[in-house]
Amino acid sequence: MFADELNEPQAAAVAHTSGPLLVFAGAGSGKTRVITYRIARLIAEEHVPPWRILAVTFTNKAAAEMRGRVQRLSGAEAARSLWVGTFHATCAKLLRVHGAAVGVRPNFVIYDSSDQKALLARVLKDLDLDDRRFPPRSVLAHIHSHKQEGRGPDEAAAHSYVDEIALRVFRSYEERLRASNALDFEDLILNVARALEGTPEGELIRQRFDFVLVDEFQDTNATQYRMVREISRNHRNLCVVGDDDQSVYRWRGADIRNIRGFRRDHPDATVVKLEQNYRSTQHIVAAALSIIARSSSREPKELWTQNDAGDPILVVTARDERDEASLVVESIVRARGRGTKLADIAVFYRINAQSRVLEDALRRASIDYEIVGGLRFYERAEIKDALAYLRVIDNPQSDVDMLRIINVPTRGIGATSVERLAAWASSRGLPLTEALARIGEIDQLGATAKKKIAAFAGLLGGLREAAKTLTPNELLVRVLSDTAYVEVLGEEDTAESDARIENLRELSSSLLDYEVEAQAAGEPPTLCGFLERVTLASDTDSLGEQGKVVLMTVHGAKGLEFDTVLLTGMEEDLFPYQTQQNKPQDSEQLEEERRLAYVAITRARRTLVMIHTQYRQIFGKTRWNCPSRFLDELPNYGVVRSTTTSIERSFGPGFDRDFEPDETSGLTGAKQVPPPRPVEGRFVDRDFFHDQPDESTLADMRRGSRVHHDRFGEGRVLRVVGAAEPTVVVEFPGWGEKKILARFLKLA
DNA sequence: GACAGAGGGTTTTTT
DNA sequence: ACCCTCTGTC
Repeated sequence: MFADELNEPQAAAVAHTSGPLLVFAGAGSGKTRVITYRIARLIAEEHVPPWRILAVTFTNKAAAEMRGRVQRLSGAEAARSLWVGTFHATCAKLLRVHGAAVGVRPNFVIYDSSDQKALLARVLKDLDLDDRRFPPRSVLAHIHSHKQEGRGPDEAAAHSYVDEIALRVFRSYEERLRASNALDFEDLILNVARALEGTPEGELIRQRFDFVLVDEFQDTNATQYRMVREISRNHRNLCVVGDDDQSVYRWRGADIRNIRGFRRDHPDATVVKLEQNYRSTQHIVAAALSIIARSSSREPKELWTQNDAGDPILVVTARDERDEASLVVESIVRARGRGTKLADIAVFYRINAQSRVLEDALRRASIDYEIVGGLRFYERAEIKDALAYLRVIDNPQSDVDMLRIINVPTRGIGATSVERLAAWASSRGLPLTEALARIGEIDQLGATAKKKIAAFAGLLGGLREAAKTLTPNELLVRVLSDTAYVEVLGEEDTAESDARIENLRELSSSLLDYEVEAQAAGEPPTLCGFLERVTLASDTDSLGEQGKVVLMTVHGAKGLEFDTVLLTGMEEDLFPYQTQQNKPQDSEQLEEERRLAYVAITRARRTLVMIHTQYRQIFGKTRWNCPSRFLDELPNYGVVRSTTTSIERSFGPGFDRDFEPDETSGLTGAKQVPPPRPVEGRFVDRDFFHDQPDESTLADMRRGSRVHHDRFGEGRVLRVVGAAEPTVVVEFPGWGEKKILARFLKLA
């Protein structure tokens, strides 16, 4: 089956039937094709019922794509009954049915990151901890890393006083989750893993599936791996697909050692390597390889391609971030001139803070663009408020939601009253809803406060009563009118309040969509069902459909491909990223940055432009930059280096003939400044530095350069530091380390 | 209870 | 540069 559409290793992975299978899928090697064909073959040839196949992904988008492809191969019925979903959605579904075994009640709510943070803030306040000494952000990160490794507060060890406190916070956080009948994202997976390992119910979960597939296996964390290993324990029909070279989520718990773990747990596993790249030109594949080859401890494999050599990769030096943005604009105009669709062009950057200047330039040039990432729909305040009402109606015990809405819109229940109410409940171990019901018993509250709180309780009671007969969307409408939420917004009458009302309308229409879909699937639409979908949903589905250039971080680009990729900010300390402090770069971190660069390069099908600036404003300060080490590591062949002022030279004559040069563009400079002189190897155009001393610049000095200083004599550059002016740290024999402005140094 | 101003921190992101 | 949080004032 499919023999003529697959190469040899692809066919082997598709044909493999029972037992463990490990597929290394290089960038652009047809990974999704292998997974979906494999599913289709299991259904068609092995007669496996589709609902006995579980395919797990990391994003909803990947899940949707997989289901869509299966539909084309195996038909709508098979696609519908197949278990395809993210780890979280799959586990949530299983827990609604099997959760009792591990003490999870079926109507639990899922707390997203802002709910988690709000919950943690309560805990910190309760324990009276200074949030400067215990920043919620990092405490939460700490808790998550325990849970990602599968540890609860009792399994986590404390090595210091601070650890001790952190554990107390952890324990209290867990207690409050439980008391709120809420699960955080990690809980979804952890609880399924626990059910599978230690309960009779686990056997029932296992018996649901005959085949299990995991996509992006290099991104799994310890708990996720535990879960898939346990769920396939009986038959071991576990197929994992991934690429260790594309592991870029270590910082959020992904553990590349799971690949080794898989081999240890399944020594008899079949291993398949997909190494033929169908996506990119030879030059692009070669560039990617020369970056990743320097990575240590990777699975040996060699990406190759039969595609054309293609055009050379361009590496361009821009003066600053605005010059860079102009170059991006010029490149887009040029690509479009060659017939590339806007949606097939992407601009990548390492951090979101880089996007603003690029956006400005695109807007000025009237190029339609779409930015991926940023504030999501379901994270907007008004949406969260509305959802909090729905969740409190569905699950009265959810204190985070209760606290969010108790005075929204303002109804005269001030912070002090809320505090007293919460203290009363917390001292008795009761949820807030209980405190509302027994408001008369709370002596700490004044008569006015009691009256207002009682009125709020009455409001909720009325809504809860209404919920019994209304559909989810009707309930939302009722909530918004009974609380006068929209009314209050309407009175504001600003552009912002209008937008908020518009967002609420959109929420309503997405509820309607849900109702229609649920009915089509033969299930009654429930509030709980909708809330789960919302919490586990992302809204990046419409990507690239709108004929616009896409701007995104390199992380956001993973899994995507474009004809033309413009990779900006290729500078030391930005890419590879290094935090502000002059901490020496940790090598694990550098490895991850390297893989990230590999991911970025392999997104491009035909055209790749990599840009670095000589200086840029970042976080409010001007920083002088060295070109990224990744630029140094590119092959000589197939790479053309140039500057924005000499761009005509590298693109060939007539490059800028067909568009209007921008005033701020470096390209204008090409006509005014004398022809630049190309420099062998590392490219520095001194003409950029009219207003800089014509001494050595940062670009000449890098780690290891030998330099001379009038007073200290000869020394060796240890590192380059971001500062208002080119600055380096030099070790002078006899003097030690000195931080010196580069203009006081000469290259020795 | 609303708002202004100070202060601190600053990667990457899904669910 | 910007955003979020905290604090103090009216």
